[in-house]
Formats: sequence, C-alpha cells, structure tokens
Amino acid sequence: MNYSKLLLPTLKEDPADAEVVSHKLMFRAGLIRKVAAGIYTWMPAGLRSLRKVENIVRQEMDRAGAQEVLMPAVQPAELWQESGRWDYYGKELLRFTDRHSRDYCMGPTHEEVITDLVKREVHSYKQLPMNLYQIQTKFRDEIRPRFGVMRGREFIMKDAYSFDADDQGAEESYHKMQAAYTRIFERCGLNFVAVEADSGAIGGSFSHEFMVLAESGEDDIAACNACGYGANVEKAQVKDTAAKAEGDAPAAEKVATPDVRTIEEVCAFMGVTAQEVAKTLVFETDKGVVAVCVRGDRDANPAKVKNLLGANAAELASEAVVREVTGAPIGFAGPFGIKCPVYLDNELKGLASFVSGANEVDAHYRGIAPGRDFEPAGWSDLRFILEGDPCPRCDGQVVVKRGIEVGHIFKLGTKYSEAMKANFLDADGREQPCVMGCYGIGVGRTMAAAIEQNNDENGIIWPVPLAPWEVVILPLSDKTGETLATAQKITGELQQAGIEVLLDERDERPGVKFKDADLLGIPLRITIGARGLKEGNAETKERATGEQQNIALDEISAWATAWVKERRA
RNA sequence: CGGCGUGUGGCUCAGUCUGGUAGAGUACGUGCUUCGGGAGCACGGGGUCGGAGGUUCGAAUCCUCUCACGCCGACCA
Repeated sequence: MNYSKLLLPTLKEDPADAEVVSHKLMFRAGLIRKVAAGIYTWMPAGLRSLRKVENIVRQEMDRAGAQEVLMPAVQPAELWQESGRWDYYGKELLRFTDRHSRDYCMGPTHEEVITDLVKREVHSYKQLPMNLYQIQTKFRDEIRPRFGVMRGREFIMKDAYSFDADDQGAEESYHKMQAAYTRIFERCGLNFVAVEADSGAIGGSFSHEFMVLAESGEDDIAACNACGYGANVEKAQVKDTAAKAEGDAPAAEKVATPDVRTIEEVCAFMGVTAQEVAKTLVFETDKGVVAVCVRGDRDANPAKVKNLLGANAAELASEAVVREVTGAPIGFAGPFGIKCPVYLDNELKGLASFVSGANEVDAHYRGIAPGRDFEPAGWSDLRFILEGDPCPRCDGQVVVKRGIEVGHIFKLGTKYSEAMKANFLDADGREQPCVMGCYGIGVGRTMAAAIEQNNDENGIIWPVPLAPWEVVILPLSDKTGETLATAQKITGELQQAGIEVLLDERDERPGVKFKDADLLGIPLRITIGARGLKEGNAETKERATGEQQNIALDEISAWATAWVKERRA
C-alpha cells in the first residue's frame, strides 16, 4: 500500500472534543472521523484494524461451532411487542414509522429477530444445540455518547445466540462461549479479566463481563487480591460477616435536629460516627415503593434492591414519593414509622440500635432497634462493595479497579423462547421452549480498548494482530532515487511473503515520516536511508520497545517476515 | 432530562467585555532553498463568524429565539 494515495490524514493537535486517549489518537491518526454525536465514519486505516478484530472474532466463533448470519438493522415493532420489550425498552430504542405509519425501530440487539427465526426454522431436538452469530451495526440512542467509538450510538457488535434443548446444554454452550471469548481477547493482545455481572434488563440467570483493565473505563470491578474472584461492583456480593450485636439497646429517643439532613450533619449534631447511623433510602420499583437501610458510610446498590424484589427496575424515589411515605422532605427518612416495607443491609446486624431519621421534619431518633421498634421486611446484602471488604469467596480482600466492558455473556434461559414460542419437539415428542444464551462483543470498543492499553506520548502502539499494517517502510529522500527503489523492492518481497506493508513514499522530510509512523503505531518500522544504504543496511525499529537494529539489505525481508510471523495471533 | 460551557477557513484557537465590515498557527497549492525526528522564505486559494429574527448609520461583537456539540450528573445489555 502506497501512503501517498491513501486517505490517511494525521493531525498534530488533539481534537477539542476528545477526552480519552484512544479517542484522541484514533482521530489524530486518521482512523475515524465524526459524523454526528456518537456516529463515526471508519477511515481506511481504522477499518483495516476493525476488520482485524472482526476476523479474530469470526475465527473463534466458527471454531466454537457457531454459524454466521446477518440480520437487519431495521426491525418491525411487532417482534418487540411479542417479546414485551416494545414497552419496556426505554428511549435508547430509536423508533420511527414508515410511509404506511407502521412502527419500526433500529435494532439495539437481536434477541427478537433471532428467536423469531429459530421459532420458524428449528423444530426438533435433533437440530440442537445451535449457535448463530453476526457482526453487525447496532443503534442505541444513548443519552450521552462519549469517548469516541467507545460509547457511540451507532456501533459494530458481534452478537451470538445459543439455543439448547435443556439447561445443562445451555450451560455447556455458555462455557464454550466463555472459552471462545478468552481466546479472542488474548489474541487481541489485551489485558483483561472476566467478572461476574448483573444480568440487567436483558434478563437471564447468570452472566459474565469481559473487562479490559484501564483507568478510563466506565465500570468498577471488584477483584480479590488472593483468589481469582472478580465481579462488577453492581453484582459483587458483600460477605455477611457482621456478628449479631450483644446487649440491650437503649430505649428509642427522638431528638430535634433542625436543618440536619445529611449523614455528616447528623453525625456532627448527634456526636456519633457514620458507622452508628442507618441511612434510609427510598426506592421506586415496579414492585412498589420500598425503603432500604445501609450503614451511614455505605451506599445502597440499586441492582441488589432490584434483584431482591425480583423487580425490573429500581431507582431512587422522587421527592414527592419520599414525602408520601415519610411525611417529611428528603433527609429525614427512617425505618420506624415509614409507610412502606423496610429492608436492612446485613451489616446493620452488628448494631443493637442505631441513629436514623424520624420521618418528620427536623427530627431523628437515637436508639432505634430492629425487631423491637419496627419489623424489617427482610435482611439482605444491599450495599455496594468497597475496596478493603473481605472477598466473598476466600479470606482475601477486595480491590476495586476500572474496566472497559468489551464483552458480555448471558445465560438467558427461556425468557424469550417462551414469550415468542420458540419451541421444539423433544425425543418424546413433547413441545418445549429452547433454552437460550446470548453473547456480545463490542468490536469497535475492543479496538479502542486496545489503544487505551497500548500507547505512549508519540501515539498508538498496536499489538501486531490488530495493526492496520504490520510493517511500515520509510524511504528517506535522496538525490538518486535509490532509497525509493530499494524500499519498493523490499515492499514487494514482504508482500510476496504475505506481510502487510505500508510504503511511505511521500515526498516528505524524514521527521514527518517518523512522526506519522509512530502516531499510527505500526509495529515494525524499516527505514531505508542514504546513510544505511552505503553500508548495505536497512534500519529497523520496533514501535513497542524502541529497539533498533541494522539488518543487511539482502536479509531484511526474511528477517522482517520472521519478526512479524512470530507475533501474529 | 437537569447543571455548566462552547460554536469564527480542514484542524487548534484569538477577536466578543468596550459595535466600525475577519485574524494567527497549522493544513492545502505554486516556486526557490532545504532534507535522519512534524524545515525556511515568498506568493496564493479557502470563512453564510452555527441558524433565524431584532436593535443600530453599521453586528462575529448587543438583545430574543433556536439548533448543534462538549463536560458533570442522572441514565445505560
């Protein structure tokens, strides 16, 4: 590939709207250009890397026995009404009508389409298990797209769906995908962890996220420093270690607390620590309004509230609802006398009594004891895990890290197959719903995550398997044209050997070529200059290590070919 | 959707407060000199100053409305 004819516009300055390093570098290196918020064009070099990720994904999916299909981006409302998600899915689902006033949406995911397909085409246990996947453009109308292609509205995703005859088969399919994902991200050269995750609105019984470790990640991961345990903080269980409090609680005493609302204010006013206070939070859910108490220095985890109730959604209640159940403005909620069920976090077992709001303006209680002053609706793990908490699996401690979610796998069960009647006949001739799993990989996000993990002040440092080109050859200008002729010869030889080469034959000064080669992050650079030519040498430089060598011209092609092939995934 | 902020040549930005008819750097074109880590000089092309309306003799600048984009929050498969 000749650089002079490539649409590969590099920039010296960071774009004004980019925040994270991968976004800045993808833009500066001419890999992407923005069309609208969260919507991007893939430029030639960027597309080459994107295709590399896709091909790794494709190879591993095929190896795992999955079959590739391609489903439409535009989906009819009927399918979504059938699954029940037309009403459930929020504004992220971009809806529109055609000229006949029929409702459609841009597919944010394809459970409906695939389940409908399998319902029509698969009828016998003899056809199962089956795993179908696609690499396709999704659209989710995110409220706030950011970080370039990392959280775009339109993005390329690999989504796979498995169909099994029974639960055991579904788990086998799940584990196959887990193994395939591990291979995929290893081949992409990423430093990642697979963690337990909340299965969220998609439903289903269990799920893992594949997280690339990076400070710019949008998710917090709780990992054990001793065993292999890892989980999204949304999901991470907090070990129930609180010993039941001994001794009698003092009688409850109401205290006037004018204008004292926050935990800090309460602690300062009452002369207690946050560990002695129960923070009461009111949640609105589709199973009704509930109150949740956690220790004053902890945060309640809405995902756990949701799961405890078996609800589809749980969010902090509006001020109006808080007034309704507590009879007071926000800041004075407490478990005693509140007009909704109260769930307590396990950790509060350690307190015989605690300080809490009195459900009336400017008042708190001291000495509230669960079981005596009020009857909890239940005890459960309801708070977010924190760094330093005990590992739920072993005696180790939890550390919290940031991660980029590049893949997510779910065991779905029969939620969609039952709703959409994707049934098959078993060996006994009985009709049964398929047991499903679904498995996603953000292809563009994986590529961005690789940059996030591999860069320096000069630009991208591509892992060889994802690099748009494996080798860049820089003929430095001379009067005779000998450097160019030599570079062309080497380019030809490498291409013969199946190496992907970018030949920078632009009439540019050496500094420009060096800077662009670094910015683009091509793993191996070969410089042909008058200086080395005199000695009969080509000069090599590895982007990742900075290591330079002089290699004889008649050996350079073989040397470079071996260098690249050793590092391919 | 709430809070804050920004829209001026392809990119990065100045000019706006204090109204006088649009600039710099970079990128691009031509020429000369250069040529091993983003060269120098000269000349040149390129701008509805996000859009609409208003005030004014005169608006990038002041006022009103609107659109787009960004950050924080909430939200999120």
